[in-house]
Amino acid sequence: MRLATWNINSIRLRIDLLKRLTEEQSPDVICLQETKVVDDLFPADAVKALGYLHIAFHGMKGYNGVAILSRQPLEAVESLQWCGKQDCRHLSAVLPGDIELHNFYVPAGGDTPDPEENDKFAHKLAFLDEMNAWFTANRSSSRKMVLVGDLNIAPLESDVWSHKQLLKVVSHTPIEVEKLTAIQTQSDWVDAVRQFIPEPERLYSWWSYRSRDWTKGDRGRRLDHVWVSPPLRDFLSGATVLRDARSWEKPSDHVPVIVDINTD
DNA sequence: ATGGTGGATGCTCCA
Repeated sequence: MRLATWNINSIRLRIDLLKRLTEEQSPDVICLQETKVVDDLFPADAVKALGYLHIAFHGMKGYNGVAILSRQPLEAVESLQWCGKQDCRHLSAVLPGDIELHNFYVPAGGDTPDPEENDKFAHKLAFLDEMNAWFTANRSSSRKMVLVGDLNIAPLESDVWSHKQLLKVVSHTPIEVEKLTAIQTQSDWVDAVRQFIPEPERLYSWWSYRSRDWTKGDRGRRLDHVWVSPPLRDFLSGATVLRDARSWEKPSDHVPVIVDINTD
């Protein structure tokens, strides 16, 4: 099974880029974030025409929004609420092979890395704490689980272009990294991508729009992740970060992250 | 220290 996760930054604007992803990489399952469309206007027919007949989506007007596109049936589709908000940041489903998939769009957290001053950063930290509590309560060591999404945190030093210069920049501050790592360790998640592209190789999935030339200085961050539970670890067979997608016409600021898992 | 760009929306928010 080939699984992709991608912050597409508007599915309606980039439906042709989604088509390109499917043609070039042929994923079986695609998890999207920032679809930026209410459910009534989700381009379901266009997605089905690409071969993804089983679709789950949970969106709102203007912001956020997540979707799971699958060639195979999805079961037990569910969207959980986080921090008491209805803001469309999570969607889960069970894939063939009894694999429980969770797709997340973690709050970006605003500009100021101080929860006292910045409500968005406080929201991000609370969201991470809730994720930790939820998985601690709902995991089981034998369950095949996959967690993907735009987690809006680059946890490792080699996940950013400059560890030192980003220590006070939201996405790489110690408190965020600590909370994300706590989720990972307390619920036994395996970073699927780093199994194949280990530290200290630099690896990014996002480059800001706020630069004339995103390749200049290669100032990226790895904000998009694929984690698996221990029962799937030995079945991982590859991982790719589709860096080239940042050069596609009218690109998202994030590129797809792809993981292959042997299932039979 | 600042502003840089892009998307959805509608006289501005979010990333």
